[in-house]
Amino acid sequence: MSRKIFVSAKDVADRAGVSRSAVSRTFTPGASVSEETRRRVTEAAEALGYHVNHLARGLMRNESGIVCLIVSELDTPYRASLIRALTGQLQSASKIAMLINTDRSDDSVDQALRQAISYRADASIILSGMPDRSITDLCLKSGQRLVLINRDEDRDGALMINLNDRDAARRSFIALLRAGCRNFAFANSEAMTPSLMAREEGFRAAGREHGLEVTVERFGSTTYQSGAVLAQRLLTREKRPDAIFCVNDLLACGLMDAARHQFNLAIPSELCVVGFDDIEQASWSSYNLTTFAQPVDRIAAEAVAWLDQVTPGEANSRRLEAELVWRGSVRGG
Amino acid sequence: MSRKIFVSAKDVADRAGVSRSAVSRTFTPGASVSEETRRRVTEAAEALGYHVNHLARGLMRNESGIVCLIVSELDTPYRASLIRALTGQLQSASKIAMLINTDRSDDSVDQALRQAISYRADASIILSGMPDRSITDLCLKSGQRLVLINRDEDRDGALMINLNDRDAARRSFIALLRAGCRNFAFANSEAMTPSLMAREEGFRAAGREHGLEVTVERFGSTTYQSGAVLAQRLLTREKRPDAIFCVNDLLACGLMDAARHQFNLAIPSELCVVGFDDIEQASWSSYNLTTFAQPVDRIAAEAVAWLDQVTPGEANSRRLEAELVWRGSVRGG
DNA sequence: CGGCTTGTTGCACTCGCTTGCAAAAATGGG
DNA sequence: CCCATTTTTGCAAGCGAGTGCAACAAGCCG
Repeated sequence: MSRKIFVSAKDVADRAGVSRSAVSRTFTPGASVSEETRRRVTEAAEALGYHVNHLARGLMRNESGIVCLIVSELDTPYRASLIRALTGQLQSASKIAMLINTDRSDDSVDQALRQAISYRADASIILSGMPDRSITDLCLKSGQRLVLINRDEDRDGALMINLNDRDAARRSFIALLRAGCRNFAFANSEAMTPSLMAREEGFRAAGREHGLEVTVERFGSTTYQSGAVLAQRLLTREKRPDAIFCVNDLLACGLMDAARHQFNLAIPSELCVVGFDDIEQASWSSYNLTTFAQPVDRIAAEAVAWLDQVTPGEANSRRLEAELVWRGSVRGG
Repeated sequence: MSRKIFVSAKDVADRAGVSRSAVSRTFTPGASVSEETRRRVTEAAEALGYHVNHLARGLMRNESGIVCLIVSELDTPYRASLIRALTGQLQSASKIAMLINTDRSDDSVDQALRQAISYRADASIILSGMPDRSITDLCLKSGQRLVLINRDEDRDGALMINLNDRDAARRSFIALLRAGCRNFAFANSEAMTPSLMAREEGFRAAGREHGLEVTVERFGSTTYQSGAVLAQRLLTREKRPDAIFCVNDLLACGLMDAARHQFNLAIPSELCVVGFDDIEQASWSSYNLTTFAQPVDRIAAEAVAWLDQVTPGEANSRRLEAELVWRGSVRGG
C-alpha cells in the first residue's frame, strides 16, 4: 500500500525530456514557452495524470485560491441557498470554497478564522456569528480579505453586504395597512442581530408614523418552533393582531401553522402574515407566503466581484434592496 | 499596501531565541521539546500571531487535512443537513471540508475530483452524481480516499454508504396495508438513481408478495413541484390510490399540498402518504409526514471513522437502516 | 559575416515547513 | 567524578512549485 504516488512536475519533465521549469511554465498562463515544448509537456502530463499541486503553488505565490465560508446551522434554507450561490460563483471565478461549521460554540468563529489563516485562505466570508475585533484585525493584517453578510457591525477593511432591512419593514407595514389591517404585531427571535433588529425598528417606526401601535414579541431563535410559540403568545392577546410581520420565513411558517391548526384562523382573511428571506417553502401552497426575497445571487456576485478586485477599494459596503414577493398571505396585492 | 505579511516559523524562532526546528516541533504533537523551549515558543508565537502554514505542512507530510465534499443542489434540505453533519464531524476529527458545487454540468463531478487532486485532498465524499471510472481510478491511485453516499454502484477501493432502501420500502408497504389501504401507488422521479430505484423495487415487490397491484408514476426530479404533478397524475385515475409512497419527502410535501388544496382530500382519512428522508419540513404540522429518517449523523460518523483509519480496510461498504418515523399522514400507527 | 533584437530554456534560489541525523546537554548510576 | 543513557537541539536536506537571471538559439538587417 504505497502512499505518496502523486506525480510531480519533475516526473513530467523527465518524460517530456525538458527541464522542470518548462513544465511549470506551460501551466502558468502568460509564461514564455514554445509551441513545441508546450505540446510535449501537455502530452506527458496527460499520460501521467499530472495536476499542478495547488498547495505548493499557493505556498510560492502566497495565495491559495481558497475562500472560507464561515457559517452555523447551514441546513437552514436561507443559509443553504446562499452557500449554493456562493460556491457556484466562487468556482466560476476559479476559487474554491472551504466550509467551516461553527455550530459548536461561540468562540468557534474565531477558531474558524484561525483555520482560515492556517490554510492561507485569500478571504473569508462570514455568514453567521461575529468574530472578535482582535481576530479580524489579524486576518486583515495577514492580507486576508473579509466579507460580512448581514452582520452590519462596522469593521473597516472588510466588505459588508447588507439589505435595506428598515425600508423593507416599512414597505411591509404599508402593504399590511393597505390590506385593511389595524392591529399590527412583529414576531421576532431573541437573536438580536443587527439585521433582525433593523427589521423590528423599521416596522415600529412605520407604526409610529401612522399613529398605530405595534405589538412586539420576541422568543427563542429564528426557527419554525419559535414561530409556533410566538403565535401562541400573540394570538391569545385580548386585542388579537390581524397583521403579523415575521422576522424571517421559517418563523412565519411556524406561526402560520399554529394560527391555522391551533387557532383555526383563516389566512389572509382573519390574519395577514409577511415573512422575510423568500425561502423555497414560502412558495409552497400550504404557506403561499408574501415575503421579501433575499437577493442571494446578487449577494454572492457582489462578494465574489469584490474578491476579484486587485485593490480592496474603499466603497466597502453594499446595501441591497429586498424585493417584495406578493403571494396569498396578505389580502389584496 | 504590503501583501505578504504572514509571520513564519523563522520569525517566531528569532524572537524566542531558538532554532526554527524547535518551533516546528512545538506545533507537532509528539515531538521532543523541553518544557522550557515550548513555553518560550508558544509565547513568541502568541505575541506575533503565528499560525502554522497548513499549505507548507501539507506539502511536506503529503497530506493536507482537506476532505472534498462533492455535491449538487446543496440547498435541498436533506443534502444540507448531511453537509452540516459531515462538516461538523470532519472538524472534530481535525480535518477540513472543501465544498465543490457540481450544479453546472454533468462532467463537473470529474472536474471536481480534479480539483480535489490538485489540492491534494486526503479524501473526497461524493453526495451527488457519479464520476467516471477513469477519474476515480486516478483518485485512488493518487492515494486519495473516496466515499460514495447513496450512490450504490460498485467502485472497489471506495467506501460505499447506503441505506437499506428495499427493506424500508417493504416496511412502508406493510404499514400502509395495516392502515387499511388497498390502492397503492409509488410516486417517483425520473432521476433513476440506484437508491431511488431500490425504493421503487422494494415497494413493488412487497405489493407482489401481497397480491396487490402497485401503480407507479414517475416525473421530473425529486422536488416539491414534481410532487404536485405526480398528485395530478395519480389522483385523477379512475381507481384513485388511497396510499402513496413518495420517493422522498420533498416530493411528498408537494403531493400532499396538491392532494389537499386541489383535490380536497383529507389526509390520512382519504389518503395515506409516506415519505423518505425525514427532512425538517416533514415534522411541520402542515405535513406531519410519516417517513423514513436518513441517519445523517450515523452516515457522517461512518464516513469520518473510515477516513481516520490508517489502513483502508476491506469491509468498505456500509448498509444502514432507515428508521420509520411515525406521524400523522398514515392512519393508526 | 557581425551585431542586434526577440524568444526559449535551464540553473538555482525561494516559499514555509518537517524530519533524519548527529552533536550537545541533561540525567542517573556506580 | 566519570561514563552510559536519555532528551533536547540545530543543521541541512528535502517537499513541489514559481521566477529572475543569464545563456543560448534563431531571426533580421545592414
